[in-house]
Amino acid sequence: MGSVSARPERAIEELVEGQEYANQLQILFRNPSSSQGTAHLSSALIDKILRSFDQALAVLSSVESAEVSLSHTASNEDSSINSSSRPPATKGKRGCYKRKRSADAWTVVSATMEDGHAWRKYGQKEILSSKHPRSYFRCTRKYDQGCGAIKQVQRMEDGSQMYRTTYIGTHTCTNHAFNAPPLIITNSESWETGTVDNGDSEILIKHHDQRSDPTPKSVAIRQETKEETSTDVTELDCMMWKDLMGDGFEYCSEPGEMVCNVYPACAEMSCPNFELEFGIKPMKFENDFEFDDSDECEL
DNA sequence: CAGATTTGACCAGA
DNA sequence: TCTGGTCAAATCTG
Ligand SMILES: [Zn+2]
Repeated sequence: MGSVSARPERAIEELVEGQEYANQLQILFRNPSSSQGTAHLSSALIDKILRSFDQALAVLSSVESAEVSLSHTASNEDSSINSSSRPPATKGKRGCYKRKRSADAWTVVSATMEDGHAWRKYGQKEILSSKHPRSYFRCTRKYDQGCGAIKQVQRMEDGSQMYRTTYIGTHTCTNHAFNAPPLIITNSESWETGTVDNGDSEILIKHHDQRSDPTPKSVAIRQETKEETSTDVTELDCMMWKDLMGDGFEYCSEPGEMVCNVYPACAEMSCPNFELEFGIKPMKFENDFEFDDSDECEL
């Protein structure tokens, strides 16, 4: 009891990740459009693929034999181990650390941290470059539905209490689990409600770049039943959590590069490809969209 | 009591 | 080695 049971799903995650890298490598090889750095990227991808296999095998072998524990690697381990409280005797086994893969990452600068998804904080670090700590969140449905979306939030350093949120990965979870939730489409003007019978239909919203140009809505909504690629395309539903903040929305398409565009009212997230896929969920707001600052949110 | 934070330790990559 | 990302035990909260 209490011992960290080896998780075979971890191995599956690793294998899926390796498959993803292999797909990227395949794309890389089949598209000669990549101008430079292809060889280096390929090498990196191969390295990652091999690492994924290695991790998966390690996890699986750990499953097979409860604990082989080769930990002692020729280093004197007896240096007053009981320095601090060590509750469980077998505390060593700390699972493989899986680092984030920086695919599908985009950054949003907003006045609030809420984006309609349920996140679970799993870490916080002080960043040297900045004076505010950075918080790490993970989708609540990571273990329920295997959603691998994470985000990291950090307060912006320039005065205003804006939060820079970097989303990494897309949600594969469905908010209303099973049972075909009715999709409600909303217009930018007023929230129209259109119900789609098919539960497997997804709404794909494309918007051309709308910089400070006050183009009302140049969004083309098209729905298509997902019946195509079922291999690597993760069905995602970024959610349309209608922002109550009308004061503008800034976003940047790449983490690290800030091209702040101010959105009028209707856009909240943006994938780097100008293609957004929204699975809109029914969400309505009461009169007072006033978030209670239950915590000590000073200033 | 179950789920969410907190927080220090652990670990991977540059 | 330093820095940042993740884990997980302890703690908190409803
Ligand atoms: Zn999710």
